Amino acid sequence: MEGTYSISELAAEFGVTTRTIRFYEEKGLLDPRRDGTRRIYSAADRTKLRLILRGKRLGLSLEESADIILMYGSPGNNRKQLERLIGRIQERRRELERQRSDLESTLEDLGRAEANCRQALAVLGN
Amino acid sequence: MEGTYSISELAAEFGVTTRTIRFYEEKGLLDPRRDGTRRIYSAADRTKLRLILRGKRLGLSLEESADIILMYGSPGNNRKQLERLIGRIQERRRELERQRSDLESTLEDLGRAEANCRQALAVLGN
DNA sequence: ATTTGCATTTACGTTAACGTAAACGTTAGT
DNA sequence: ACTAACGTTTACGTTAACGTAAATGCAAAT
Repeated sequence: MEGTYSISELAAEFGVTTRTIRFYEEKGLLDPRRDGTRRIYSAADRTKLRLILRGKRLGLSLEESADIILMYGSPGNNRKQLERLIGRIQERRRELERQRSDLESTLEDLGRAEANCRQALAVLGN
Repeated sequence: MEGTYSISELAAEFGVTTRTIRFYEEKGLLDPRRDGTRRIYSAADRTKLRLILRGKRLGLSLEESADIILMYGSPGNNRKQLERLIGRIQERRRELERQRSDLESTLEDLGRAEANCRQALAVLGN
């Protein structure tokens, strides 16, 4: 069908196993509709999966990813809730910004390490 | 002593437990000298610990961190080895750069989410 | 009819990164 | 001498994120 995917299509596309995708569902991160017993994933489901895997590459736990994905979607309606949500978003951003700073440092360190290597190579006579 | 630390000093400074620090040693990431039975950490040990924890915030495994830390230190002497090391450094950098890109995307998403929230708040009448 | 290919559920196994507890040693203070 | 504050080793427990296997179903192709 148009804009729908089987579990193995998604697994192939994102380089994960079907077990992984079912596991995410078990944890409440996905909730595809069914055709009888088979899972059918929508474009929105696919996007969620992409976000989950992105979070994973960032070292987030599934729970954290679930949390963040929730923030994207539901603005909620209550003022109190909205303010709390903004607070949590800002907190997450601060953590991610720290992570970015860690990342930059590490990249610099690796750059220096590589330079040292090249230097050593040069000493050995190109 | 000057520039040396006890295990609990380091634990307090970095906000981890002594168990954690001993665990890192058990895994070969640290190797403090001893005063009898007690561990004494040098400035270099402390730096290593800082790098390990930085790696952790980036979502690296201890093994990956150990790997990277090794890259920082020993240029090695053999040409073949140097070239392989440069290759591995570049690979790590590529992964980190992908991570950075993931991070930027996530920060943008969170920024939009926050904007949506503020918008919703505004609609509710400041 | 049966093989092939994909799907399903259920359930036990595995690894990393520690937590937690037990039993003990050493040194400084009272 | 006793307690307190630190350290030690050994060992079993825990959680997250899946892997792996078993038993089964359904649907199209041979």
